[in-house]
Amino acid sequence: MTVVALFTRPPEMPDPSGPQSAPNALIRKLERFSSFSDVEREAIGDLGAASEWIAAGKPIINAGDGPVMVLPLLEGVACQYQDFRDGRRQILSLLLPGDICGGSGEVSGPADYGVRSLSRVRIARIEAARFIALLQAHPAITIALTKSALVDQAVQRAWIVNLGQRRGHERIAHLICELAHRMSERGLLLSDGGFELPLTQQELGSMLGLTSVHTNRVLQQLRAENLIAFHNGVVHIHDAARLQALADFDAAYLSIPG
Amino acid sequence: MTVVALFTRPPEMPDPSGPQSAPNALIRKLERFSSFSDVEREAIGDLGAASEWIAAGKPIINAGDGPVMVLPLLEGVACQYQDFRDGRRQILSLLLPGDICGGSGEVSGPADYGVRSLSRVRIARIEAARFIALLQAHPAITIALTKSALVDQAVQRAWIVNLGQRRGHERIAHLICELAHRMSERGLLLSDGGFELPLTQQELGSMLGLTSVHTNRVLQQLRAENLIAFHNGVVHIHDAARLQALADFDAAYLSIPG
DNA sequence: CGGTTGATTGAGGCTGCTCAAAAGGTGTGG
DNA sequence: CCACACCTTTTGAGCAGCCTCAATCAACCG
Repeated sequence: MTVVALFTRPPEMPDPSGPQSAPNALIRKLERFSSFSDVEREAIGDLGAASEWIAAGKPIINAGDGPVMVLPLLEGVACQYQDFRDGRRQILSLLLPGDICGGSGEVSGPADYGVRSLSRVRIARIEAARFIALLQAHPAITIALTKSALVDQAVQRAWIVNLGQRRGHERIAHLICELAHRMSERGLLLSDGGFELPLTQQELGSMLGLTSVHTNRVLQQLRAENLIAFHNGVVHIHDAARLQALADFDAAYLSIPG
Repeated sequence: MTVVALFTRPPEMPDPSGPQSAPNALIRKLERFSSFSDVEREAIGDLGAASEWIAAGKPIINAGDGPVMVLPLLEGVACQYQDFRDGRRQILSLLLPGDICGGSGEVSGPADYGVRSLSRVRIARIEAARFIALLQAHPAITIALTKSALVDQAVQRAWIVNLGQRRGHERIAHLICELAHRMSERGLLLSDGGFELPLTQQELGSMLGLTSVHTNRVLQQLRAENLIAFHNGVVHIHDAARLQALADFDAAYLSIPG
């Protein structure tokens, strides 16, 4: 897969096959929600024509930014987060290729959150007006985006449940299950079934409301029980059934409700 | 205020002043986001013409329900929640008058959550088609609902942050601050500045990821520090400034971003 | 008055945090 | 190629927040 090479390529090297080479992640994601004509597929693909690469760890949206353009993530991984004055940070969502930075196409107001790249990332930058015109011209795209937004909201709810009701090891297990599904949906699994997750344990902890120290210990325990391994930014699931049972994971919420 | 009487009135008694008496909460909420013509105001008001009262503790939407009608809550308080097989429950959101049950006008798929009344509640039941027609006829209403949905999402994010990063007493403090603001916005404060919160400590705990036992102890502590009192379903804030400081609360996210 | 639900209290224990420091890894400059 | 700085991971010890189990109170209701 072209994805395998994506994160292992040195960040400073330009993409050897050019920005158009990767199948457009936005199309791949939206097609799960609505079927498109060739015209529509092309219209979506055109959005990614003008895209830029951003290095890992760079800001994409800063808290306080005014209304921004529509920013579909085409390659790489980013996160939405909120910082405290005292240094604590809560990661609010993980953005995978095909996701739109800053919620589902938000077109208003100063953001109360930030978005930054976790790996090298390719992002398109679309004028709101152009985006709206696209939606008006192609109802199928509007439908797909609406359904996509509903799934995004279901994911937010699942995070609330995860933080509110589960213990550390269950939280990690649930998050890994969720990501495995989302990665798989978009054809982002490695050939051995694992997937790239370019996070430090510190960052993983701040998605889950856990300390990096505790995250580390729980990961070791899960590894010892032969459930998962997380090493060098790659996750491997060794026993999916047991992992899902531990996490009380049900993938239904990640699919189209209707 | 008419609200004072609302929860203290015996559930089986019909509203003495009739369903049309209360100023329409939906209008009051949406006007915060967009200004309406008289025609629009009337159109929104008409939605509530056919409304029904539901007793406290009754289901409004059940997990698994297919696409439902649009259900604006006109009076009373309800909650959106998700249950575990083992009895744990996470409350996902509190619905106040003017809020729409089941997210922001969702029109699709089997719900992965339930909604139930926490007090006696008045709800309108609107055909999706009629609702959509309303939006198409009145762009100002569409704008208001869109902005409202953005605020709802900001609230969801705030809950994630609350659960992920704050301790028990901070969580409670933050939730109380949020609710005080939302109640105040809609003119639901009692004459003494308090507000009705028809929750058991058990339910409060399952919004905050805390045990009812622990919730109880933290409430007592907050009461002892003269910050808040929560008794008989009524919250009183005794020291708003100190409470907000404790909660690290900033009301900006509850306003219109833009 | 007995039944039921919710609030309160106590004792004891596990989960997860804090503080600290050591161990690995990686990129930089001499 | 090594020394050094920096970041992440790992480990240890001690403690606190929060939970579990259990029982008592208080209020309401038929």
